Amino acid sequence: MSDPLSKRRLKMWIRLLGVTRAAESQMREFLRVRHDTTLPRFDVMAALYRRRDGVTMSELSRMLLVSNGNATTVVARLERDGLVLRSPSEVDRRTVFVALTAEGLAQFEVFAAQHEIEVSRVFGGLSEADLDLLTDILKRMGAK
Amino acid sequence: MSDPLSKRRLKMWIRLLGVTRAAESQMREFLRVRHDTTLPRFDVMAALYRRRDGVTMSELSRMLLVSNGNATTVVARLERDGLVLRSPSEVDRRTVFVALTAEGLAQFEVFAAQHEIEVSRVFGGLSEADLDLLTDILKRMGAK
DNA sequence: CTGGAATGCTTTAAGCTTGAAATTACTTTC
DNA sequence: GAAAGTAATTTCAAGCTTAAAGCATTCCAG
Repeated sequence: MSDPLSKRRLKMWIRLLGVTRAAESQMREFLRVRHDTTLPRFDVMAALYRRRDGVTMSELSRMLLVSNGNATTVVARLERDGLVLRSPSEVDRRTVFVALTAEGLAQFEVFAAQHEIEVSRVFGGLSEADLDLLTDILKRMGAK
Repeated sequence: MSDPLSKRRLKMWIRLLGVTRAAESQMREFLRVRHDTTLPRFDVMAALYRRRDGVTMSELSRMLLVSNGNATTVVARLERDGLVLRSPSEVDRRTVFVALTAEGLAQFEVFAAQHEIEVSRVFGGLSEADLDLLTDILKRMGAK
C-alpha cells in the first residue's frame, strides 16, 4: 500500500491543482479589472458564443461541468443585465433555450480577443513542444 | 494578431481547466460521500497536517491560494467542529496561529490514506513516463 | 388511455469565494 | 512619544456552487 507510483500521482495532482488555481486567479483578476465581469459569466457567454443558435439549460450545464441549479443563477443574472435571453421551447415546454443577445454577442467578441492575449501571456513560458506533450496527456486524462 | 501559437495556448488552457475541474468534482464527491466533508476543509486540514506546529492565517491563505477572508470562514467552521484550534500569538497580538486538534489530526490521517488511493484511481491512466513529463511541465508553469 | 417513471428546469439551504472595508496592533519617522 | 504608515485578521455584501427537493411536463407500459 502507498506505493511510490501512487505517491507520485498524488504529488502531480497537488501540483496540477496549484498551477490551475493560480492561472484561474489571474484570469479572474483580468476579467474583473479589465472587463468588470467574472469567470462564470465569461464561461457561460463563451459556451453561448460557440453555440450561436442557443442551447438548452441542460446542455449548458453539461458543457460547463456545473450543476443545473448553478447554470440557472448565472444565466438569470446575465439575463437581468441584458446579455442573454431565455426562451421556452415550443416543442417541449419543459426545456428552455438560452442565447446571447446582440449586446451580449458584441460584448463577448471584445472579451474573447483580449482573453486570448491574456491566456497567451499567462502561459507564455510554454514552447510548442510543451504544448504538444501537454495537450496529448490532457486528452488522455480527459478520455474517461 | 491571434497567431496560431496563441490559439493553441488557449485550447490547451480550456482543456487543462476541463480536466482539472472534472477531477476536482470527483474528489469533492469522494470527500462528501465517504468522509462527509468538503474539498476546502480537506485542503485546510492538509495544510495544517504538513505544518504540524501551526501556521498563521496569512500563511494558510497563501499556501492554499485563497483570500484571507475565505480562510477565516473555513477555519471558523472547522474550529466549531473541534477539528482545529486558533490561538493568538503572544509575540504579536495581531497574528493568530491555527493548528489541528488531536481529533482533527486523527481524522485527517484516515482521510489522507484513502485520498491517496482515490487520486491514484482517478489518474490511473497515467504512466510513469506521463508523470515525468507532466510534472516537469507543471513545475515550469508554476515557476513564475 | 392512464398512472408511474423520467426529464428539464428552478428553488432552497448551506457552504464557499472574493474584494473591499473595518478593526486592531505593530512600526517607523520625525 | 505622537502621527502616519503598514500589517494581520475579521467582517461584509455580492456572487458562485452544490446537492436535494419541488414543479411541471413528457414518455411509456400495460
